Amino acid sequence: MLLRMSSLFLRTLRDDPADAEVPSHKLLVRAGYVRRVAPGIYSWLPLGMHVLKNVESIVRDEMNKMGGQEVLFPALLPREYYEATGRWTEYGDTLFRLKDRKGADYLLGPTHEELFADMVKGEYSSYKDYPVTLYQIQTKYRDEARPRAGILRGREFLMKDSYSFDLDDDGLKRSYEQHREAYIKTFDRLGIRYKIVFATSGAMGGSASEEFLAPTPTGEDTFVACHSCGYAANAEAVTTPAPAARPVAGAGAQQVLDTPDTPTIETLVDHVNTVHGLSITAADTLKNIVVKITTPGSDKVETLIVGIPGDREVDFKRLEAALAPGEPAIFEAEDFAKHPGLVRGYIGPQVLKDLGIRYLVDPRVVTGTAWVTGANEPGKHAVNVVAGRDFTPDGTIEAAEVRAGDACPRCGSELSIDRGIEIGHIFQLGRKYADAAGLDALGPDGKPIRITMGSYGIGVSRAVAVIAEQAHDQLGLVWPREVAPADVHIVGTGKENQIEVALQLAEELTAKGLRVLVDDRAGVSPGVKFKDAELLGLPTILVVGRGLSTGVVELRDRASGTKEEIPLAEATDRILAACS
RNA sequence: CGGGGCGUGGCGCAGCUUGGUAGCGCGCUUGCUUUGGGAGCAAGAAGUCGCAGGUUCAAAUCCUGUCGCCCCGACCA
Repeated sequence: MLLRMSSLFLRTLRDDPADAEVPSHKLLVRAGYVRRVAPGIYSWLPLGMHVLKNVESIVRDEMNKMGGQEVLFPALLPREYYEATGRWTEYGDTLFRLKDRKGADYLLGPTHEELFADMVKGEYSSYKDYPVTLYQIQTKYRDEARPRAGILRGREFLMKDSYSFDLDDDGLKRSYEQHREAYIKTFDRLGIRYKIVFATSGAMGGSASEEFLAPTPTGEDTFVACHSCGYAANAEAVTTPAPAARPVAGAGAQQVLDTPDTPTIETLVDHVNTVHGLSITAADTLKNIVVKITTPGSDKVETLIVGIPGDREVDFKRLEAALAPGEPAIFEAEDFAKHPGLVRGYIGPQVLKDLGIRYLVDPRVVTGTAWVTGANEPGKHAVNVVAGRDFTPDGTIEAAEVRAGDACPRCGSELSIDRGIEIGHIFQLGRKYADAAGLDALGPDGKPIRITMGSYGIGVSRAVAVIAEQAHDQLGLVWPREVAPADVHIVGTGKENQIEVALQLAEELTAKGLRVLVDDRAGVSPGVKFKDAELLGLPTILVVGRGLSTGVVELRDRASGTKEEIPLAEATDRILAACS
């Protein structure tokens, strides 16, 4: 492959685009890889296209190696498939909907579980046919409330999604493991630094689920990691280790204190310490948050109270994940009006049994622990309220915020917190979609076997942005070789026969199988060419310039910045060696 | 949906307070010079100032409305 800058459809920009915030967005636009068309929607120019295709072919290669078979579904889909699983309504505003000329409802596919399940049902009917794994690399559409960060999170994006179909849970586990291995190989080849973390399976149902997160400051997922045992989990999936229960017998007697004007934890702690002579911290208090929960497809509204240590905030994402598919909402003043038993700011769990309200607590609230909490009267709090004696929770819930330094649920060491971008997600779906499609295989005994599915995704276009996000410096992009638009960038600086020699070298290297970009532009100053070479970010740069008069050219490594003068005669071999 | 900001040649921006001939840098075209770090000189092309209405002798500028975009948050298999 040989690209000539003199005719390449490319214009680099000297300034950052005004609408770009994150490095990948700025650089991909400046270097002429992509251009914005509409919010969250981008065009790919020739150089960007090469990178996208390279990423895509690595993903395809690894999928084929693990035995996946490629198919392609339409992006434009009729409503019926999503009606069957309820997702036409459940997916909400994120679904791109449209009508055809007859007024029939269509959508642009955000993900294709329904279609895959239906296709397998149409073709396969015997247990002898299974297992099977199918995948596609297709443009997906999601009408995100707020697309951002360039192609890192667009409304149109390229995604590889695959689905495994197995007869039983063991088979599903094997398919899941195969995908996990394939993903590791894929992301390693892409040169992406990533972390595999436990994830919640959320409303999709199913059990085991892991995300591949690329740690970057611009990431929108929060995850914890333990550097001692290797445990890592999405913040929504972190479990809190519970301390050992204590005997209730030794606890002091419950006592109600006057605590006027102490609706917040801070004022409460201050008040009881200065006025009542206690010495407590916010962590000794138990704060109780009221939420109302609605469930999609149901009119029922449940009231729930969540008790967490007073030094922590409620993490709404964790709360939602814990209650899925239920959707929690904040209890408003009007809701309190309907529940006279709940005294806003002074709620304690002592009376919840009588009120018939479900009460879930943070795992740290174990039997025998004593708390300072509301006394269910305005201006009064109770101390020595002991779990298992003065109240009995209905269960535990992971709703409190996670902090750096919290104990690892596996080994007890300190957890660290980082942000990352989701680049892959694997999970064991189970039978939700097979149930909806009625996907059965006829077993050896003549009875139907309900198929169990796994679902696995890789954001292909997002991976391009993630690589740019992780691999760049002040000067520009620094592509890993396998995804770079070409192996080597040859700069002919323009005096005498320099461009001529550069083109000759380019031909030679192309003949040897290298992918070459040669800057053969006439009348462009060397400075411009160097800047462009650094901005475009090919891994190897060869300068055919002033040294040519003494028979040498300059070999540069983009990533390390090292430069070396080498004899022209050795250039081909040296570049081949550098690119291998 | 809440908060903030911005719409002026292809890109990045100034001009708006105080109404009066639309400007700068980059890029582009032509010529000459230049050629190892985003060259110099000269001459050019290119803009319904987001849109609509209003005030005025006169609106990029003031008023009203409207549309769009960006950022933060909410939201997001």
